[in-house]
Amino acid sequence: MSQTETPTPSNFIRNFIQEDMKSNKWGGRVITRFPPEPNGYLHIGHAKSISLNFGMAAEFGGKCNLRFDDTNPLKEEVEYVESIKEDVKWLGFDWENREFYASDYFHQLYGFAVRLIEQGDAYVDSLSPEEIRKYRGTLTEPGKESPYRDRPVTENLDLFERMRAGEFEDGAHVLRAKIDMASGNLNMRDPTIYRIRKTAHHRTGDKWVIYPMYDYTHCLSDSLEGITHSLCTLEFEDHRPLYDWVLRTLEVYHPRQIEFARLNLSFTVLSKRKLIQLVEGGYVSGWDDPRMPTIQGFRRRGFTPESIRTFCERIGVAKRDSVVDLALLEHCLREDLNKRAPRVMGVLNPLKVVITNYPEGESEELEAVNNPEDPAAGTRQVPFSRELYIERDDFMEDPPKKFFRLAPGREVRLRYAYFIKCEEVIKDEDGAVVEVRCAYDPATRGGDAPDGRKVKATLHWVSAGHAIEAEVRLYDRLFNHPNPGAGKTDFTEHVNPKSLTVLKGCKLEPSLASAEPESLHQFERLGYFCADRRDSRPGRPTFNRSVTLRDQWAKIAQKGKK
RNA sequence: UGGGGCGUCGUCAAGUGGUAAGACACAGGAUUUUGGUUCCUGCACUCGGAGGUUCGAAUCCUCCCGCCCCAGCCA
Repeated sequence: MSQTETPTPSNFIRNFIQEDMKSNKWGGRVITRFPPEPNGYLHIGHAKSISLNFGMAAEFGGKCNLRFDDTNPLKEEVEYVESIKEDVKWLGFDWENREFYASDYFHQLYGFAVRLIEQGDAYVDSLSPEEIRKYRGTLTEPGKESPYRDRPVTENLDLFERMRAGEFEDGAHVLRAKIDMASGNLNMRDPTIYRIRKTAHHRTGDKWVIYPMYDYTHCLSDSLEGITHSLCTLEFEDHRPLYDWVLRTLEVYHPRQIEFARLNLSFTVLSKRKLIQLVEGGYVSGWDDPRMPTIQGFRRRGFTPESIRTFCERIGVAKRDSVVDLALLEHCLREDLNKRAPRVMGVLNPLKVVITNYPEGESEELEAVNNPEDPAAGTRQVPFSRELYIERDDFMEDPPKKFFRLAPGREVRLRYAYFIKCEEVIKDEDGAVVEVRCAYDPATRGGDAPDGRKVKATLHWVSAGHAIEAEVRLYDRLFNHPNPGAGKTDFTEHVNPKSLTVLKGCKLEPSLASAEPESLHQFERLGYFCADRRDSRPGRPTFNRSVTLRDQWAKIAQKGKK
């Protein structure tokens, strides 16, 4: 679209694929896959992987499969597969008809296992889990071979068949690859590839009581699907020798596994375990709480798919552990919303203003621009009358030097309306300002003075008699530490107690009465707000603040405090 | 004397022997009926450190230092 797009940096994975294309390693094909386990909700870290996998495929004219890695019936549920599909779709990616499940390959996987046994490359072990752990050795000492390691092929075949038939209880036997108990790589010390689990699977039901392990399943699933580049995170680097061993030993089609660093974001956590803790510990209202770094959370907060995709492109892909600044994500949202979000006026903390020289009982309509960045968005009419609300923060009785909003004796502009000058301040018995009385200049209708005089500030406002009331939720970062849980602290101690502020009597311009759930607006001078997809109702909207506008004044005021 | 990986600006990140891209952040300035947007300007004589090879090194070699991952019948 725009010619001034930020060029996306290249990365080592793209370079690898380009080399492979040049050498025609895969016959010009690029097939990737996004392989979530359906045991939880997707978060922004998954978005990086999704964007990488679908992005690389698209860039090279290839395809990306959606494959559920569902080999552990104890943890997986259909609820999760549904939410994952919804999220990937919402992010804007299309797997067309290539929706696969590792469980669809159970039969073939079983066949391959039989082959490994026949070749003498796998054996049924009858050691207990604890014994297997002891035999495995330690990081610095080699393991010991199981006494069952040299069972004859026929016995292995018989036992494995009986495992499948359900003759044994959970844990009685496992199938292990026969590799090298002395390997420095623990994954190669005769890894378990099948275990007995008499548990119903969300897709295969009671058909199977033995389930293949990840290392064995993943490489073969990739192979079966004709994947060219199997992109995964760094912690699987140690597993690559096993990935390669299985495919090489079985002499089947052999994709290339490439590992990249997972995403870390400042001021939040992205591990499934910690996310669960936030939900179950009641720190947030659920997986889709707008403060959560889940796709569902970002969506409810008002982040757009486009902004998340742009973010994923800009952070790049590399192998080094890193923590991306949350500010970049916020920047991507502002950049996107600045172009598309219609502007409206809403007063969050109302202060009443009475225009003393404006006739009582009368009102008029003023024309307001919907989006200065997009002329096609047109204009709308906003009602104006004698009693208005302005933001409390926009008035100071005794303003500091750099404050150029409303103050006693000072003149400012009400956006799209008139210049007003503060003439009187009304206080309650405690000395709190409850009302400001101003005079308006009828000649400045629309916001310009015919005599050319200038004002230093333009304020947003809402006509008191026409305003609709709304609940507005102000969200701030969930943690008050850039690296929650740093050092010895428990990460929950870094939860920001002020991450949510609920404002009840907010006054919004009437056009917002019909705001659609999930619609995005810029409340001028405040930020971008999203009508909550769960709680917002016509005539009674509820808005979530997605992100504030950049705010020079806030910085100046902050400096003044220090 | 286990194995695997990684160290380039405050934060990400290009760079693959020819003399340090870009983005965010930050700091100035211009424009502005959003202290928004936009637009200029500044921001690594230096690439974890020390040696070496070379006319020339972030890129090659050697040694050292630091950080991350691995001992699930989880993925």
